[in-house]
Amino acid sequence: MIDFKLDPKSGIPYYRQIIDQIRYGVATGKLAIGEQLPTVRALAVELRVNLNTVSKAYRELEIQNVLETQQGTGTFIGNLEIQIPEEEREKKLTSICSEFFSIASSYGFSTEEIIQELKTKKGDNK
Amino acid sequence: MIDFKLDPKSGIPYYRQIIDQIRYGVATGKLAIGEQLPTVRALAVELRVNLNTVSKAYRELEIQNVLETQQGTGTFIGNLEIQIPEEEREKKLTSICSEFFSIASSYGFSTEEIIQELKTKKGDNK
DNA sequence: CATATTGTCACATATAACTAATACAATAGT
DNA sequence: ACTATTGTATTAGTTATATGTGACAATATG
Repeated sequence: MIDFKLDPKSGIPYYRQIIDQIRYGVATGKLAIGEQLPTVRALAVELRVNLNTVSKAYRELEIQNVLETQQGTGTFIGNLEIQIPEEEREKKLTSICSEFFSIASSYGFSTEEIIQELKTKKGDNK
Repeated sequence: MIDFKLDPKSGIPYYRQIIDQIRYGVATGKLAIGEQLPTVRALAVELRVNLNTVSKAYRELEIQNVLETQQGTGTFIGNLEIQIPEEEREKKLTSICSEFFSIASSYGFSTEEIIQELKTKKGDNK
C-alpha cells in the first residue's frame, strides 16, 4: 500500500496528487493488480480532505481503466497493465528534484551534501 | 537560454510550466548565475500568453530567491543564499531531505533513482 | 432480512487559481 | 529631458478546486 502524501505547497491540486501517486504506484509495482485501495472515506480521513476529493480521483482513474470500482465493495487496481511513458516518469522525477534542488541550494547545500544525506536514508527503505 | 515550450493539454498552468522550466534550467546549470532571462513581454509573445502570466512566474521565483528582478532593467538568475547558523544547518538539511524523500517515494521513486538524477544534473553544472 | 459499508450523486457554497486587458512606475539610453 | 524598455499593479471575468451536506444505490455480512 502506498503511503499517500499531499503537499499543499506544490501547487498541484489534491485530487491530482492522489491520481499521480496511484498511477505511479501501479507503474512501479507498489500496487498490485487486484489490490484494494483505501475506501474513499478512509483515505479522505487519512489525508484530511473531503471524500468527494478522493472520489474525484478514483473516478478519473476508473475512466482511465487504472481502477475498477464496485459499489458496496470497494475500489481495486484494474487488470489493465498501465505503464507510464518513461518520458513522463522522467519529467516527474526531474520536476520533483528540480524543486527540491532549488530549495536546498537556497540554503547553500551542495549536491554532494544532499546525496550524502539521502544515502543515509537508503537503509530505511521498504 | 532555454527554449521555452508550453503544453496546453498538460493540465498544468502556464505560469507553472514556466517556473518548472526555469528551475530545471537552474538546477542543470543551463541557466548561469547572473544570466538575464527574456523580458516578460518577449517571453509572453514567444509563448503567446499574457505578460502577466510570465510576470507571475518570475515573481514567484523571485520570492523563492531563484531570480532577481529590477524594474526597468530585467530579470536575472539570482545567487542569494540564506545564511543559517551552523548548528541549525545539519538539522535543516535532514528535514528538507526527509520531506523531499517522502514525497519522491510516494511517487515510487527509489533512492537510487533520485541520487542518479541529482548526479546527472551535477555533471552539467558550471 | 436487517444493517453496515461501500461508492455515487446532487446540490450548494466558498475560495482560490488562472488568464487577460489596461494603466502605472522605475530604469536605461540617447 | 525625452523616450523606449523594463517590471508592477489594478481590475475583471472565468474556471477550477475543495468542502459540506444529505441522500441514494449496490454489495457484504450477520
